[in-house]
Amino acid sequence: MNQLFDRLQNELKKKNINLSYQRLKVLEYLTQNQCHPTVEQIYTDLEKEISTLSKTTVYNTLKKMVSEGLVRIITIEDNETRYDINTHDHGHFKCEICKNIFDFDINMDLVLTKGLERFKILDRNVYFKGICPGCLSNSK
Amino acid sequence: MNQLFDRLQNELKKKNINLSYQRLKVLEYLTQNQCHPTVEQIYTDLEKEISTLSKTTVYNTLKKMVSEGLVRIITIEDNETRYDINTHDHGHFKCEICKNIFDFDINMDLVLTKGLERFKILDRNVYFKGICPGCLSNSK
DNA sequence: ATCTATCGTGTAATAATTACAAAGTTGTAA
DNA sequence: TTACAACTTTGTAATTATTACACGATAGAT
Ligand SMILES: [Mn+2]
Ligand SMILES: [Mn+2]
Ligand SMILES: [Zn+2]
Ligand SMILES: [Zn+2]
Repeated sequence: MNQLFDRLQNELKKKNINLSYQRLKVLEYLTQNQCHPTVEQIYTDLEKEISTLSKTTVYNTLKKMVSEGLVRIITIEDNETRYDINTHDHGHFKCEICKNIFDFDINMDLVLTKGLERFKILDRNVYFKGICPGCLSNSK
Repeated sequence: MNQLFDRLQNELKKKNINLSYQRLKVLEYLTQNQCHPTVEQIYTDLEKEISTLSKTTVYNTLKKMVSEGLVRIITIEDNETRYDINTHDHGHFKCEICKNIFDFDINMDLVLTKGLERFKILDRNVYFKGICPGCLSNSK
């Protein structure tokens, strides 16, 4: 509600979108919870603070921010849509035990692909699944 | 209903799963339609031939085949689960104009990742979005 | 033929997402 | 300040995808 606000305000003003209280709160939540939350998580947590918040508003806000490129959708499981405020190219790793999702660096330019020479690539996604170090050591 | 049947029959026998008519038909469909169909597509098409087919059976069959590793789930959009009988490592490209999904070769071992040294990777997924050559030339 | 485990089907229940309309806000021009 | 248009939020209803469940059908083993 200061630096973040100003930064978002700025970025949105350029796109002629105004930063309402609800929108700010959703974006603030995503900034503070970079665990790739679902709509449900965002809504449930924010609703404690903003008792009048509607889940539809969360959907609306996220849809708008995704279409404006401020937020990215992460679909790893087919039954849960997650959101990431970090829109830089990076990979995701989902631990099948603890279900946590980890970020990792990846150089997409080095991803060698055959057969895509004539395609125009606009968006790249990489995700892995497996077991995280924590769960690996627990299982020993 | 011969070579395919025998091959699937074999593969499933090892896992103690029997190849019912419905299961055969779903697998046959996936083999002949490697366009990564949704449950809806599979059901709608097969239902013409097998009028008693239940959508639940399609779900059941796919779930079983996925858990046995004969079929792979492709989640590119958050609102549509697609299925692929090609379980070899390969990437997917979804054209945002015609919505078609294309396969492409990718050498996952060459995907350089930083920060995953201590993770056990069990499954790798790569998908891109953009515009396919056909739609690119149409738009000129 | 009988038994048992597995399979397929239909219906009902859940859950996620979207559509829509009403009410509230904001910015701005007169 | 007022007036107005554009944009937002909210709540409810509708849609859609998926799962749960129970019961009848089937296939293989004895
Ligand atoms: Mn991330
Ligand atoms: Mn494929
Ligand atoms: Zn873990
Ligand atoms: Zn296309």
